[in-house]
Amino acid sequence: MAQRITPRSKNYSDWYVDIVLNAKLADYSPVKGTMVIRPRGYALWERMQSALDAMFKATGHENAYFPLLIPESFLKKEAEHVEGFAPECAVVTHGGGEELDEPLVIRPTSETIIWSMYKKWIQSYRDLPLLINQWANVVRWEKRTRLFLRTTEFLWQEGHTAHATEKEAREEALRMLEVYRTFAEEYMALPVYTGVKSESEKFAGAVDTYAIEAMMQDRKALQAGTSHFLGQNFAKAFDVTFQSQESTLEHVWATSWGVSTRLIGALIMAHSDDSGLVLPPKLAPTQVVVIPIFKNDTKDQVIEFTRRVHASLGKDLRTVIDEDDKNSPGWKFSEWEMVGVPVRVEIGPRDMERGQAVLVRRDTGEKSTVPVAEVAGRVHSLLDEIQTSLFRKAKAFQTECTHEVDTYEDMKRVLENEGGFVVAPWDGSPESEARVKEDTKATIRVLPFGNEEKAKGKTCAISGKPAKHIAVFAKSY
RNA sequence: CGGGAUGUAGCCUAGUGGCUAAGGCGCCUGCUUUGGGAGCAGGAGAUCGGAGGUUCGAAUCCUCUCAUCCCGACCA
Repeated sequence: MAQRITPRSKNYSDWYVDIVLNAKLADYSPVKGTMVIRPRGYALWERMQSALDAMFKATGHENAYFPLLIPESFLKKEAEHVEGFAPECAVVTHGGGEELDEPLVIRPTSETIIWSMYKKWIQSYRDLPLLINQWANVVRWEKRTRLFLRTTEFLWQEGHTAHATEKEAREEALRMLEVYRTFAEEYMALPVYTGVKSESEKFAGAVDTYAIEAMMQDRKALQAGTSHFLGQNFAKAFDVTFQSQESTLEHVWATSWGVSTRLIGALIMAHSDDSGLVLPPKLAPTQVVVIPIFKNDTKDQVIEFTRRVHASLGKDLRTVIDEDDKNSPGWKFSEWEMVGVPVRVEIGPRDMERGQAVLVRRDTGEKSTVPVAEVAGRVHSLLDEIQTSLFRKAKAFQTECTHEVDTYEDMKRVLENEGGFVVAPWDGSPESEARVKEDTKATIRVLPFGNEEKAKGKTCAISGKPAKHIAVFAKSY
């Protein structure tokens, strides 16, 4: 048998690419840095979309759609924003066979075009808050790409909200960060650290960037979602004002927040193994596969029996039955493991005689034999167990990968040898932050909420000066 | 954009100047099979990434070019 997936222990990058290609989640497309999301990958995205979209709606947001093309001049209106994004913008210079008067930028993000519209839509405090989300594609010209994790074009959602007060906008940014944390933990079974980004890591144009950071199996961190408090930066750049209840003219306060198809990469790298994908049941496009095992003389009876068991699972689960008679059962087992279906139900002639079925967990490989009458109930509880168990396992790994250190020697040693998150006192200076990056390639992933209190009386692990923060460092994607 | 590597059938690989480019996987047809990636027989599928050059003769040597992957600098 040919090994189709490079073991993680041999080469983690190859393993990741093998999983994506062999599980048919995506494929390389002709333009460098772009990829095709194949049906199995897109189905995962659809699962994520529907869960997130419901959460956005539940917090009062509405969906809309803004255009792909943005006048170049819009981007230049916010100084930091243009500085941050100009190098990675794709620009359209020709259209209709003629050179355009003004080049058009393909959106790397939509703040500018959205705020140009918000100027038209907002006059009074009665128009606020304005809570809009869009599901869209964006383009950022990346030099180094990786399937799902970093591609030139990707899919995401971007929420853009406008508020009357700073307090309300900050609350919104934190509320959406919490939505992302909940989604990551409850749906993706992925524990995350939350907090605020350092000055050098924050979004171009934001006052504060909040993020969720997850740990991958190779002990590198991955930013899985961001939420920005934009202050009045864009309101001022686009002159968006409203008349308050007290009749004063004020600039609007803003947030934006997003997660992308990168989450699919996070999901793969968090849970999968050398046999293929491992998916949390809540997001798995197919939750249960039923495989009849038959010989020629028993084929009809076994299939008939298997169909009844399959039907007994009910309509609330996403299930398939694999009746193909060309491939052997062993082949099917491997194939469905590759795809990451959480529970497999095997039914052969012996099971039929005894009125039972064999259930197999994808995450642990554990097999159990269950009377057919109990299959539906047992499958439901197994799916719950798998969801919980994946999270627990990932949580234990996150804990194991988190090291608190006080000295620079320890910091370098841990980052070099063990990887993972390093939690250390930091003086808050860009110099110390830069030194760590220079020496270890690690960056500050997040400054946890409330870290300033804990930093009191401590000294910076890098400079030895009084610490202002307790920072979480890691090498990252 | 620097450093490294690789381009031969859908995929993986052999072939380092000489006959009609070889094998495995996959694919198609038929039969036989089916409890962890089955077996037999037959079959289709390649102008060897592209262009130019050297040579009686090039997948193989030279020049240029394109693409992809890996490692760095930049980023969700």
